Amino acid sequence: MNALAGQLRKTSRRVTGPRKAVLELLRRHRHPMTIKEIHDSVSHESVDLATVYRSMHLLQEMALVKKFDFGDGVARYEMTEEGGRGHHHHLVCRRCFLIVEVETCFPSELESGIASKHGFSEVTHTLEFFGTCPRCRNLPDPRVIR
Amino acid sequence: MNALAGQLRKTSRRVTGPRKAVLELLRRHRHPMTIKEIHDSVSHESVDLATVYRSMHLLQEMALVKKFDFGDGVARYEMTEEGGRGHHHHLVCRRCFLIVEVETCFPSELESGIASKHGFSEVTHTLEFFGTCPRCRNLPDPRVIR
DNA sequence: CTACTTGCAAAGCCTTTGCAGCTTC
DNA sequence: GAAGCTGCAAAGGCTTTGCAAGTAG
Repeated sequence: MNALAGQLRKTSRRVTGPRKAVLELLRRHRHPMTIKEIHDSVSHESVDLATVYRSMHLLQEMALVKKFDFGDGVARYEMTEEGGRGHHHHLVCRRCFLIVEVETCFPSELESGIASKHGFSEVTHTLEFFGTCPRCRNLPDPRVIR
Repeated sequence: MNALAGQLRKTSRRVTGPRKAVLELLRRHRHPMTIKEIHDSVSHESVDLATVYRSMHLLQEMALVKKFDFGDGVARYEMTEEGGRGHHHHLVCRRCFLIVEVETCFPSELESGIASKHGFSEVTHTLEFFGTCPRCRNLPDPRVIR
């Protein structure tokens, strides 16, 4: 939380209830969360939905939080390395969106090679795995149901 | 295009003008395209926007096309291996969304290891690189402008 | 002929924005 | 105090859907 305060002050922004609440929540809940989930979870502090959106943008800009898109049209956010989480990736079930954390990572030397080859700087990567989880595999084919 | 016709018939769906047009376009344009770009490009055939959306869903379901999200809230589509493109990834400029193709890929043995470890099947991955392209690096800092 | 598709227009959904009032520093 | 926030409500932008007319097989 000190990191939050420090970084906020550096850019002359305020440490407020909503911002602390969101970051605190993400620190506890160690999986990517949707805005809706975040909003519901901090609702006991009655934070407005718009404020959650604004907070996420800010935290993302401060690199304390990272945004994901798992293909269902809903953004998900998770704490970053700077925010305290180790670098990792996800294995996502295409059907039920169960999310499993994966430690295996893309070789960094390959990444820097790619960056320099194309003259890009500040290169990072997004690596997500998609598949069918054990539970959904045993479910009837959705095509049949329809 | 034969692949399209064949696969469509298998599921008792029709080979129509819009579907052929979209797939043909994606075959020519070898980069991820937004729905808007696709729609504009096939507009000389006066295809409705809704039809483009429906076609993309269908083509995606048939695995001829793959959907991407580069973080700007707009879906992009590109032909898949089945559709004729080799497996590859992208290096995307965070500022101007310039997209460069990258051949380097995540080691497949690592992928299968991840899949079996968690009991997932049909596992694929999404690997995208984000950075600042040479041209944008020389632009003034957007934070300052604002 | 029948089942599937398309256009058109209307809705849905997630996300952003304007503004007045309220807080943090 | 002044510069930043927040809540509320309205607007935006992308995507989906209902339905009648059109079309592929």
